[in-house]
Amino acid sequence: MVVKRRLNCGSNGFDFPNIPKAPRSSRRKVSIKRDDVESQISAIDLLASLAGKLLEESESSSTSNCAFEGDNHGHLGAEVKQELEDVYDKPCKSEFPHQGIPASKSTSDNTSETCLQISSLENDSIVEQTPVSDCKRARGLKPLLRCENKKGDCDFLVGSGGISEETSVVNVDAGFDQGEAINGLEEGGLTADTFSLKDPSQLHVQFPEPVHLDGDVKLPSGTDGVPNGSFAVYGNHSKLVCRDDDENYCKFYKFSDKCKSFRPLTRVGNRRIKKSVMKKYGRAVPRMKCFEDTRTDGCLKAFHRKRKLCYGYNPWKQETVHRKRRLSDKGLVVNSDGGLSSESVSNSPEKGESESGVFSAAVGLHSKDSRVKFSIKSFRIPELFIEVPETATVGSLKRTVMEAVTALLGDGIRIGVLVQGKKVRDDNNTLSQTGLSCRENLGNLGFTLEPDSEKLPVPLCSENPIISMPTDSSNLSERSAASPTLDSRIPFRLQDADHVINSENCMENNQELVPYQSDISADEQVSLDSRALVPVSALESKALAIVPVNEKPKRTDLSQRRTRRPFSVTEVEALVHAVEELGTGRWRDVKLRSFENASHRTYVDLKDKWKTLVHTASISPQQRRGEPVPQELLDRVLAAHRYWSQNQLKQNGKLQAAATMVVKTGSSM
DNA sequence: GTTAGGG
DNA sequence: CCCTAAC
Repeated sequence: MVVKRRLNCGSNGFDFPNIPKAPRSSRRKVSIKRDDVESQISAIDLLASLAGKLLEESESSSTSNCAFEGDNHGHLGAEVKQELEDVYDKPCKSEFPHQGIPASKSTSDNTSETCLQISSLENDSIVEQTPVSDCKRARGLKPLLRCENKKGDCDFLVGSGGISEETSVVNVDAGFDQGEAINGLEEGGLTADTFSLKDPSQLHVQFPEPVHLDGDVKLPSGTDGVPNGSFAVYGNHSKLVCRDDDENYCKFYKFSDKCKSFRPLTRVGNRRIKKSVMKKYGRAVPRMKCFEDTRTDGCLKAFHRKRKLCYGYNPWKQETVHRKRRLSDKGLVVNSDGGLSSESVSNSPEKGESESGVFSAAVGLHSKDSRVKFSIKSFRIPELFIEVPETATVGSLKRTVMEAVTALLGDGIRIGVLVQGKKVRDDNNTLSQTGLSCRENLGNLGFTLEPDSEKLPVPLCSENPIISMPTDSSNLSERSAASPTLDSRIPFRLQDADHVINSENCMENNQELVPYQSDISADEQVSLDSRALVPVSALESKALAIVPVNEKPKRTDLSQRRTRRPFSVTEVEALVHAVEELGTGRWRDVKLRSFENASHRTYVDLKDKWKTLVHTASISPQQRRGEPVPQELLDRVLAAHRYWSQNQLKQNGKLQAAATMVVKTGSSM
């Protein structure tokens, strides 16, 4: 399944991370680990079973506005319909926090297409953590799945990772087999009697999975996520506390939070994985239009506007500028606009628990022996989007969701650390150096979940499924305009992506947390969207031909910057050596001589790096950032710089002299 | 296409 | 790392 390809690295005295010649933007890696798959499949099973029902339902209902308001199964009646309408009429209502995206009554949607949308992925956990960098390996994130029936615009939410008031209200009506749903719940570690089955518009199922971010990642085995789970509902929010065998405990929270509840879906990193096969009949659904329609609340629009502002942004410089920050009394909430994000707040986890608020990651403070302990309440990853044809089998749906989730989470998540709202770039700094001592206010600490852009799936030309990770549906029109003929089945196969992307495995420092990956992701996702998203117009057509994916969109709003790839010491060494010999004005030669196999290093990159090296060498060591460059190398940089500068001056002087000579001789003649 | 330099 | 002017 996972085809790995390693390119021979380096041939000029040191190893280069060898990158395939594929477009940089598409170099991403997907790694699906078998174990992960196994451990998550049970959760997916439930989803799939639900989806299967959903599919059946949507197929059997052809006329009703809402597939679930009909009486096909004798479940739903006017009452349910009214409830749905209430939801429509009152978006952002507190009783539908989080995933409570009210489905709008999109009149254009009159097809039988069914799609599943993983609206967010959450990981609720308590983290006792030591070095910040150890937080990188977050795993066990759980999908919160949103099933959307195209015909009726009914949303079914299959949530996990957090028991909430809405998740405690489980709808298994509307054609769902209640028993099956309950079975699924039990698989997820919950029993039926912990739920009241009311709300027809949403279905949440929990798959509690203890997650430990302390560097020793645990995944629950199989479906036994919560051996001794207990479930309690408190008025405004619910809590699930469970203990595992190791007496580690985890708590699952979710909080009622009106408009804020949209953030998981609409926030950056709003990644959707879309699977689509040409529908059997009926005109295609204006996919994205549908989504846009379903979110007419101001929150979303504001978000979209905000997102747009970031497109032209240069993360390489002042990454934090365009970031949305919100200070609360509990601390700083940072929404990384670049990607999957989480928020952090509160220096008192216990306090945070009792209050509703927008925070997923809370930071605790323990001052014993200068250790710092963090409690990460949850990470939330915005939606994935999956679209399947009615003819798809449940099994294929399972696989698709599994692939999508695994691809996203398998190795595709990085943790960013924010202090005072600023990304901490240097992984080598200690916490206290970073301002995170036990005496400091840890409320200023935050984490972000960021897609590992280098491992993100690459849209490729293939058959199915289609998986896309759009981040901003407001960009739709632009995308459509940019590539109106883009086929709706611009496809993506995880397997393909695997083998293309995994070639980055020989990247040195691959483990390094690339700062502000989210920045990149913001841009990259945009571009990804441009290729993977389905323009409305394209969907309308019945064209089946696969067209090249890499239609160069306008560089304007679809541009993406390359992933930042800090030069390793080895590379610096090679660069210095080459410049010493060739001088500072022959970057192409430098490239050819020492970086020919490093396809990701252009001669402009080398020139830029030299520029920064010279700068670095001329500042005090305290001011330097990033991976420290040996002073010896910096000395050589300065020496070479000086030498070649003088050389250039001499050259100029000679030229000047020669010129004047010419002038003189010319005038004297 | 390269180089240099500002952003 | 991007962009662009200049060559």
